[in-house]
Amino acid sequence: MSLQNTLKALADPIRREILSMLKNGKMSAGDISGHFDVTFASISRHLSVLKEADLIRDTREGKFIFYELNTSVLEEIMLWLTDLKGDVNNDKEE
Amino acid sequence: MSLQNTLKALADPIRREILSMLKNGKMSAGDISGHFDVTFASISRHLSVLKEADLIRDTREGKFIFYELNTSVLEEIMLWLTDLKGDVNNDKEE
DNA sequence: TTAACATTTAACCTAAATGTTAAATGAAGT
DNA sequence: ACTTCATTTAACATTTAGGTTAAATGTTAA
Repeated sequence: MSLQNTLKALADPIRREILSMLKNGKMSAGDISGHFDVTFASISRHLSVLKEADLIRDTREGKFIFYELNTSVLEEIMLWLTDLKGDVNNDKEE
Repeated sequence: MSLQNTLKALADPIRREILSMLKNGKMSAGDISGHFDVTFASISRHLSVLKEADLIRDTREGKFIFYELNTSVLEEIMLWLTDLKGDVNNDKEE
């Protein structure tokens, strides 16, 4: 939702790793969890943080819940960063 | 230094606000602090987090310590985000 | 060197984040 | 309906982050 949520979600290495894994396509919660050294439940919470930040979407397929990247919210961060960097090629400055 | 440090530093609204303020030029710690409703000491710690993340630089001038933006580390985040978004204009994919 | 000012550091407290285990949900197959 | 499998949620412990006040540091000027 907000930049705040998005940045907070990205400020955790496990969550970033999850996002990177999802670049290659959707994965089930179980598959995702298998890549980490923490419990299933812990990953599940990370997934819900990412979901609240709208960085991933989930779809149930039978017994499995698949997660996939949603990169649209990243635009907001990009814009904020660009603004911060002072990129002024949208209008003349001075 | 690391993406981790940078993102963690950006994941706090006060710290982001400080960075935005510094877009207009350098400011002393006191001036920065004056814009917020928390104590001086609290802002000082935020400044040190930003400094460790290399997002700001400080220079002492007499009694004052001035802070200024250092946006170069933002590149790293931009790259990471771009990669995550799957921007593939560097090579043809499929 | 003492005083005054700007800022940081230390010690401490509270709240939030992360991890664990165990119980709960939800779908599928028998 | 019962069992099994995939996943989430709850309850709790531990760690980390952010805030406060008070003491420490560093600079300037008397």
